[in-house]
Parts: sequence; C-alpha cells; structure tokens
Amino acid sequence: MTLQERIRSDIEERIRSGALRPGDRIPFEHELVTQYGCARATVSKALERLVHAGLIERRRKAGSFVAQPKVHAAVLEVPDLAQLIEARGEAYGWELDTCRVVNRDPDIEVSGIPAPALLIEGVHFAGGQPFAMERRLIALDTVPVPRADTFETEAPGSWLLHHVPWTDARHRIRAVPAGRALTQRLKLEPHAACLQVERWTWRTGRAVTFVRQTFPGDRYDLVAEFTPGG
Amino acid sequence: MTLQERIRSDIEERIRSGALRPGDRIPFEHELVTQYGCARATVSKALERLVHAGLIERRRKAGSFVAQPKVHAAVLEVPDLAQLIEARGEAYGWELDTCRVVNRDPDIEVSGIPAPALLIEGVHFAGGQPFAMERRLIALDTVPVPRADTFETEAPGSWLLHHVPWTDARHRIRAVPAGRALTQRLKLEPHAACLQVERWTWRTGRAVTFVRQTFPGDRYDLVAEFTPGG
DNA sequence: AAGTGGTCTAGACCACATA
DNA sequence: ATGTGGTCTAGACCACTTC
Repeated sequence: MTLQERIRSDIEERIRSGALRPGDRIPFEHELVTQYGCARATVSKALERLVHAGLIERRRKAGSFVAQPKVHAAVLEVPDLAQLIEARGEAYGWELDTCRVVNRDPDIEVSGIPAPALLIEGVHFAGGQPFAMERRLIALDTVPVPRADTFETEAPGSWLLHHVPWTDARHRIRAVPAGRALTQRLKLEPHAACLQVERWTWRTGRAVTFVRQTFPGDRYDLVAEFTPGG
Repeated sequence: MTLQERIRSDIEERIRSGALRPGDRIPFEHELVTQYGCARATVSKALERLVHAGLIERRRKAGSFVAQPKVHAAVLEVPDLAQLIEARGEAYGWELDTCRVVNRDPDIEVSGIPAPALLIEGVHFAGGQPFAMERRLIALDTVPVPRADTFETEAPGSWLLHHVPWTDARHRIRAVPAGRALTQRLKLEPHAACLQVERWTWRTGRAVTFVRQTFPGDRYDLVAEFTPGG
C-alpha cells in the first residue's frame, strides 16, 4: 500500500465509521504533512482522491470538510441487452420487423434526429420469449450507412456500439401501459405495465441515434448500486 | 486557464472530434513534456483527469490510450421529491398515513431491515395532487428514534437525509400495475402503469432504511444524462 | 532489457476566501 | 491581512509490462 493510499484510507475510514460527520473539518494539509512526515503533494493527492470519491470538499483558506452525502445520484446500469441476457444463461435473439429510410416520422420530430433517418423496429428475445421491443432512428448524415442486411441478424445497438463511438447520452425512464403493437408482439395483457427506456446518443454535438426500448414490467427491472466514493 | 487544463482540453478535443479514436495511443508523457515545455507532474495531472473522466486508459510501458466508450453506465438522477416538485414551481406536500413499530411485515423479510422497525406510509403531493406513494421501513437499532410526531409534517426521506448519513445505496426501478391501495390513494385507473423505485440504504454495513416509492407513469419519469468524461 | 507510468520529495508562487 | 488549497517545477526511485 502506498503512502497516499494509506492517508486516503485512514481518512475514509474515519468518515465511514462516523467519527467524522458531514460538515466536519478534516486536518489541514500541513497538519497531515507533519503527521505522516511526507511531502505536501502526497497529502494533496490523497485528498484529491477523496474529493473525486465525493467524500470531502475542499475550500481555500477554510480547509477540507466531509461532504454531505447526495442521495440523488446513482450509477444506473443499462447493460447491453445481448450481454445481459446471455449473462443470465438464456439464449439471446433479435428479430427485425422494419428497416427503411424515413423522412417523416413522429419520433423524428421529438428525437432531434435529422431526416432522412434509418428507422429500425424489432424485438429482442431471451430464451425464445420476447423480451423487449425496440424502435430506433439512426441519423444517416452522421453514421456510415450499413449494408442492407446488417440488422437482419445483429441488433442495431451492438452494431452502433462498435462502429460509431458516442460522446454524450441521455436517458429517460418511465412506466407506460402496453399499446396494441406491444400487446401483440410481446404477448401481453392489454395495458400491462411496461418499463420504457429512451436513449439519445450524440457524437461531438451531432445526433447519432434515438432508441426506445420497452420491457414488460414483470420481465425486467433496472438495478443501480451506489456508494459515495465506491 | 491553467496549463494542465489546457493540456487536458487539447487532448479531450482531439478525442471528442474523432481525430483520436478508441484504442489510439496518445503521446507519451515525456513527449507532452517536450511539447508543452512543462514539468512531468503537470502533464501527469492532466492525463489523470482524463482517466477520471473515463476518456483514456494508461498502461505502464505501453502508454496511454483512448478508452472505449461504455454505453452501459449512466448517472441517474433521483432527486429529493420535495426539491424536485418545488423546482417545478408546484407546492410540495406530505401526508402521513401510518407510523408504527412493526416486528413482522412482508417487506421486513425482503428488505433486510431487522425487526423491530418503524413502518411509515404516506403520500407525496405536488400542487395539491397526489404524486407518489411511499412505504418505508426504518431500522430502529441503527437510527436515533425520532419524536412521535416527526413524520406528521416532514417526509421521512428528508429527515433521514439530515440525521443519518448513509454510505451505500441500491436502487431498483421497474414498472408495476397499480394495486388497489394505489388506485384509491393516487386516484388512478385500475392497473394503471406505475414507476416503482425501491431504495436500500446502508451505513457502515448496517441497514438503515428501505423505501418503495410508486409514481403514476404519466406524472413522473426519470431522466439521466451521461457524458463519458462528464 | 528498456521504457513506461506510479509515486514521492522539497521546494516555490499565486489566487482566493475568510477572518 | 492571513493562511488555505491550487498549481507548478525539477528532479528522483521504483514497479510493472511489454518488447
């Protein structure tokens, strides 16, 4: 264990145990320098990591303080569907319904994807059962045009991941009742509760793709773990 | 703008523009030292920030490389309900239904909260309309017992936030149909699609609280923004 | 074997917030 | 006005990994 790591873990332990509470001041850098008999840069690096972990805040002239935990942020896992399903030990499948260029589409208006766009619709399968319905728009001015039969066998999400690096993404998650198409395609009761994940993806300010995935409420849930400093 | 900030933004710009693609090697530290005419620590700090941002990876002897973007992680905002609602310009309200000590409860089994626990049920209001239903267990062996009337006026979430710092949390998000209690209390159609957020919170390995919040699907959705490199 | 990034030292100057 | 953290220098040694 390095020295800066020891300093960091010493302080982290005092915070996690409750000996230091939110708002408390931790020792000044020069005090830690004396205490550990090291250079100031070493102390500073240890404290920097605690800042990065969200455990402390530092203020010039005032010192460093234990941060208030922020309950409202969590790391949400939105795994690649194929990976997720195969990790469960089930067979993953993809079935293409629609793949055509569109100039007008209800989602073009709301998604910010410019026309003309490639519209793709299909269903993800887990263990032979329909698992999620997907509707996607791909910006044709930004993405290199795939071969006509690309999405017959490969889900567009994985293809894009390997061909178009993204730089920004935005997610929206909500509950919706199953509409008619969903009811038929996923074999649900009418108006069954579904989890809908919408994702916008950009690359250097240019919209790349918009996707809406809808999961039956009883077949999928999102789990997020969070540790302030984990 | 500091020097390390300039180095960082120069490289970040080359990555975001696509000039440097995932897997590409970025200049060695000593090359950047020559290029910018600065100390190695300055270059190192700039690269460290890019690592922290998830934009690059560094390997001894090999160099530093542009990281593969990871689509599967996003920062999920789960704002404090009172703050969220007031930020919308609506009046926030809390109405307590139940507040009692329980030794047996269906959620005690699944939540990991040890008996005896404080069971709290109530409804959050936005602009006079019911906005979310909440069911919560609080571990009485870990949390200082609140006054009997504490939760008459203050939602337990905000009270806990200010009285019991947490160290770990886990979220689960799914879509559920509205049950009978929900239908009545939130004035919904039967079986309306609802977004259900469950949150477990621990402090130093000890369970603090478990809460299940249920939102009508048409009144709330979660939005998550993510940039690989913040 | 050689060269990389990781860690560390012992200084320095400065901007800034607070007292 | 003072003292803090923020930035920076010009070195050094080391562990690791790939060549």
